[in-house]
Amino acid sequence: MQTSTRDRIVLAAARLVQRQGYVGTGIKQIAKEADATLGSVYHFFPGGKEAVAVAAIKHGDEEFAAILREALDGEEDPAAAVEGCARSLATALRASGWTDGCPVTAAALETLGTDSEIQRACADALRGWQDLVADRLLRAGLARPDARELAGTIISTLEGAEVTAQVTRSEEPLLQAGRQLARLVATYR
Amino acid sequence: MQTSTRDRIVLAAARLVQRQGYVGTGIKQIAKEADATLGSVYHFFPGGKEAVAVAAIKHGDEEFAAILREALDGEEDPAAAVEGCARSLATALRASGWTDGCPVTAAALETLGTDSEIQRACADALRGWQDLVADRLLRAGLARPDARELAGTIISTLEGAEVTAQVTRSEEPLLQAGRQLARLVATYR
DNA sequence: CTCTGGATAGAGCGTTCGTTCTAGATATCA
DNA sequence: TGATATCTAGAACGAACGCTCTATCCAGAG
Repeated sequence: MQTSTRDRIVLAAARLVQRQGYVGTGIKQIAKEADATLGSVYHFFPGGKEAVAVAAIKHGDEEFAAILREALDGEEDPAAAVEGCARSLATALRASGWTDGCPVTAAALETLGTDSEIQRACADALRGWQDLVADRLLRAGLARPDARELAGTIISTLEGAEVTAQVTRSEEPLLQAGRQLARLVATYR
Repeated sequence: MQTSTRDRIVLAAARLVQRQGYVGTGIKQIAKEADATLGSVYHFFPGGKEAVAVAAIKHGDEEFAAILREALDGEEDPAAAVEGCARSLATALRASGWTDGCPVTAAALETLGTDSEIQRACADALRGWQDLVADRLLRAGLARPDARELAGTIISTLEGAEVTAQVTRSEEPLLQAGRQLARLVATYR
């Protein structure tokens, strides 16, 4: 077998949660989409639906981080690098038919009150992405406090622009945000 | 009766959808929270759950717009006005125990594939808020294309920062975003 | 070969979902 | 008063939910 059953479950869950949210995704739907049975899902994830979702979110986290890393390292100038992130996200979003946005936003919002493991995974993802950007800005010579604050805003903006792009079914919000972020970064030299 | 049954239903639905999303909110829960019965809900909203949600989102839209309007008109300088928006949102978010964020994000993400009325209501809300900010920037003397692009980014950033603030249970992301947006706006004079 | 434990398979549990439906309460006007 | 429309009330339905449970399959160890 090329991909293990467990991996197929995580992959399918990641895609579904990303598109329909945590509550909107059924565990039977995950099983069907992964070409697995309910028994297999509960075998690999005795924690049930929440455990599957946590694994799915961590997978999405890593995927998103990979996109960011590649874009951030692809440009010499930090402003251009940030704009490249927005462009990468826009391209990926369009390619998916506007469905595969940020892998954590939906799940995070649905589980706000509940201090579940899902919340933690989402918070970890956000912090990790922010660190990625902050490191890049540090390497570009920004002061540490500036880098941290700017990185936080960059991630928030990308996050928000992604949602806007999904709702309006256009990559323009992301491209706009990229241009404005580049302009903002440029003010720090 | 002080508030009509219909209004209580819309209010309760708005709060619940804002906190738990569209899928995560049951129509019976809405009825209970609004001190109404299922019969009343279906009497006022023959369109069922979706119709209730649309009304709830439009209500949240107006509420959010009011916050923006007040903050935007509260400052002389446009940069300070935008930063004021972020501060207002931060205060309101903290006051709600980090639960009452943007009234459309969750619902919008959950209904992405479906070309439902909900999607349209969310898109309308986003566009309306963007227009509010763009008008304010125009009044401050910005060129029309600049105002539009900047306004889009501002709304996206506030949106994303709000989510980040909710997940991290801190107003810092919103305050950071406010400062950075002010800096960005200031580059346009 | 048998034995064993991980993996697969899905019927069925109790619950909740959105919706429908009928019946009763309340108000308005002839 | 009686007639009519509006609103309230909640039982009941089929479908789907997350999860439990037993049964079967099958590769590798002895």
